[in-house]
Amino acid sequence: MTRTTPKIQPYSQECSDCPIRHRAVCARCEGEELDALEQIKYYRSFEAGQTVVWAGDKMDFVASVVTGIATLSQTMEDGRRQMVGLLLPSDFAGRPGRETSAYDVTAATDLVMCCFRKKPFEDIMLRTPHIGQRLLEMTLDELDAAREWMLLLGRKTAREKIASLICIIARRDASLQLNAADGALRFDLPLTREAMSEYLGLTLETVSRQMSALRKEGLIMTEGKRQIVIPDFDLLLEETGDDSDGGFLV
Amino acid sequence: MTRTTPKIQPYSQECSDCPIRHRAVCARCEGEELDALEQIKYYRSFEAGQTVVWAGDKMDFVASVVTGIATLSQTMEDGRRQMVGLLLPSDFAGRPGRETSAYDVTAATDLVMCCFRKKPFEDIMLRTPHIGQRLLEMTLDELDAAREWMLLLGRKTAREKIASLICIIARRDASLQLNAADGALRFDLPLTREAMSEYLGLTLETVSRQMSALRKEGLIMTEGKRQIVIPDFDLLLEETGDDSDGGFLV
DNA sequence: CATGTCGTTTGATCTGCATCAAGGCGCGAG
DNA sequence: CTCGCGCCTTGATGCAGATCAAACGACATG
Repeated sequence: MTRTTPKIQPYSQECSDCPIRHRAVCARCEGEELDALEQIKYYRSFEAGQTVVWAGDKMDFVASVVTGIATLSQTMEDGRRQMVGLLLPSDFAGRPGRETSAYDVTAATDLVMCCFRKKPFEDIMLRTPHIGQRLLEMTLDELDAAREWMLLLGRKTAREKIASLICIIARRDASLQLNAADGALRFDLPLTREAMSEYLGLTLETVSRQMSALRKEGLIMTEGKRQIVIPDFDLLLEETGDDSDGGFLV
Repeated sequence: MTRTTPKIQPYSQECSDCPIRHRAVCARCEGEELDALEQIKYYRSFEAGQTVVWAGDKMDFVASVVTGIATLSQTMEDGRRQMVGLLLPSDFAGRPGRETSAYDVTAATDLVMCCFRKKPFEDIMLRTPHIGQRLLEMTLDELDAAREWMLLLGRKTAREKIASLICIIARRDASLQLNAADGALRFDLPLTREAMSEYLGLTLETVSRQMSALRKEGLIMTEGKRQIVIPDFDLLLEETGDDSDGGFLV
């Protein structure tokens, strides 16, 4: 199956056989239901840095990330910002039953979203209980991720935060990507130092310093702009402060 | 309607007319559905400090807080702890479809929970879509609260954190409680300094110092053990760093 | 009444990260 | 080629909150 840059193609053609679809809100939809979703969906593309919606603005759709990365952030009056959500392909954005967005939604990289008009989506949800069930599952997963994130923000050191972030992205991303032969893990971390600092509750200088430290110690290597290589994943894991086993859900 | 200490009484008798019921997972249940829930429910009481379940332990029920306060916490190997959930009356605990608890669940005060055996609860959920819908709503609310909490953990100063916590409890709690004539807000903050520090990602010494500071400045007053009086709520709100309007959901 | 325990307060000192500041590197445009 | 811009790195310094330490008040127990 050849993949083309998504424009206005059926969701099913786009993702039906790929891992993304199996994690998305429509994971268990088939036949008629999928057709109904087709009717109300449309794609939107954004360039890295563009804002999808501002906190407080009207948001008349819900959406699912097809390619790229989106972030949810909150801003305080004086400009302090905290990222509160990181959406990778298959992740869901928007809240049924709410008019406006509670967060700034921003494209961290070039981004394609598959949007569903909200009102009809809600109607389909009511008719099709398993969409609601799937959404509940996804929301519970997100809540677990948020709680893991709270531990990171409240109790981890800068070094542990950086190591954790790299591991989190590696786990989510690398599963869809290539896995080098020598056991090293190669993937790209498509976040600026500033985005990382907003994720971690640090300043960008601290992020830069800690990245340099991990690099000097050989725990990570960087190639070119944002390619990261982890020679030994378990070694990096030990720097996260997490339990060696279990740990992250999602 | 006289209230008695809950022992083994029907959920409906216990809460049908009180604000708790209207926020709980069974908010929209009636007749048969409520009867079905009656069949599978039982109360459990805990003393302040007791553990309801440990992270990783089997948890074969879901539950809703009737009276008292429960907390969800995560612990790192070296003992650092972060609270990730604070459950007040009507709040829901437990995840359908998961065998074990992901968090330590602890009684912060004397606590009564209304438990539903998990398997039958899941069955009822499948038969009764609006329970799932209600649970989705509640989970989305919790996710919003978690994200507000992340902003607090990542970006607020110790002083702002304390002020925020007091306002959060006051809003949730005071709505069920008395409201003094002179515009002052009186309620009890039934958390130890240690519990507060676990909530806020601080040490208990810092919590104590900041509480003293707010007291000296007259922003709060304390009466006896844990009674708190807020002479001017708006004044305290300004110390939270939040937008003056909107702000907390839930 | 002395003794112990638990939660809390307060003081003295230390330190990890923020803040302020200056360059460096890659890249596209003129 | 040079200039400017976006992003990143590194250095010097300061401070908020952690850590270590002591003692207090309330309350229970022998």
